[in-house]
Amino acid sequence: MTAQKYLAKLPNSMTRTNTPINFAKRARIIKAMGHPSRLAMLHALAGGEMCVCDLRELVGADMSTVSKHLSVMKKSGLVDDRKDGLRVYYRLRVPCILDFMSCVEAVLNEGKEVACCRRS
Amino acid sequence: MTAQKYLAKLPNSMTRTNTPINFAKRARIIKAMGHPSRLAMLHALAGGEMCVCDLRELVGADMSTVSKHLSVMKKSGLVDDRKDGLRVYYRLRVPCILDFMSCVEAVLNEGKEVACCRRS
DNA sequence: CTTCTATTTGGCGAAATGGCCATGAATGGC
DNA sequence: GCCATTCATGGCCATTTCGCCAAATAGAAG
Repeated sequence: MTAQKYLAKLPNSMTRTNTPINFAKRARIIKAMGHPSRLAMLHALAGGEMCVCDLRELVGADMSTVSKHLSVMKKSGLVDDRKDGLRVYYRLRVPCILDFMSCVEAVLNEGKEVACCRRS
Repeated sequence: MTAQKYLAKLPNSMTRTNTPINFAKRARIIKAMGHPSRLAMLHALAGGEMCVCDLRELVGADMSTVSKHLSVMKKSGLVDDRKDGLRVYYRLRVPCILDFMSCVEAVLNEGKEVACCRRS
């Protein structure tokens, strides 16, 4: 199938005014997940909100480094924060992003999926 | 909850010999998805394998650029290729990665999920 | 008000990434 | 054999990312 034929087959919801999905916005979100420290923090946040200091010792990096990572994830919409006294607590904004991990593991395990995918 | 307490609560399957999940390998895969052109190609490949030339006109970039993008995705395990005559056909290796997109859209739509997530 | 403590921000250098061009390799047609 | 086509690779340059340090901000505690 050629690219044109493929695009022609897409439903209208996929092609808003001939701009076939906003891949740039999606990529920005996914890119914000694509870093070992950020991934570890997202994973930890699945258990509930954590302050920057806890996340800092989780990844073992400089506080400023962690703060910048969190800033990237906040700007992309992955996490949200809340200030309480001196501390800032971060939490997952859309927890379903972690459901993706079993599929990522499947990529690592050469296609053997675990329990996440609708396609056989 | 402190980071130590969090890690202590993780099941053994999550912490292979005190190395709590290989976030680096996971990040590599996710990073390979975090680019508009690569995302568009993955989306297109959901409809079946495509040759580089088709993917090239899909993203409208130089052939060498597309080839390098595909190389990144192949090295990370996202896609696989097959040579047939002059052409090289790429295909998704683990299609479930695309199930993730409805959740990514949820991040864009400020938390309003579509139909992908197990958590309410 | 001063002094902690937690976090963010700016800046810097090193490294990685992205995109184009030119080149090289492999295949098919003549 | 020669030439065209498809794709991959290496080089180059601009941009981005990453991690640390230092400085700035903000709240708590004295």
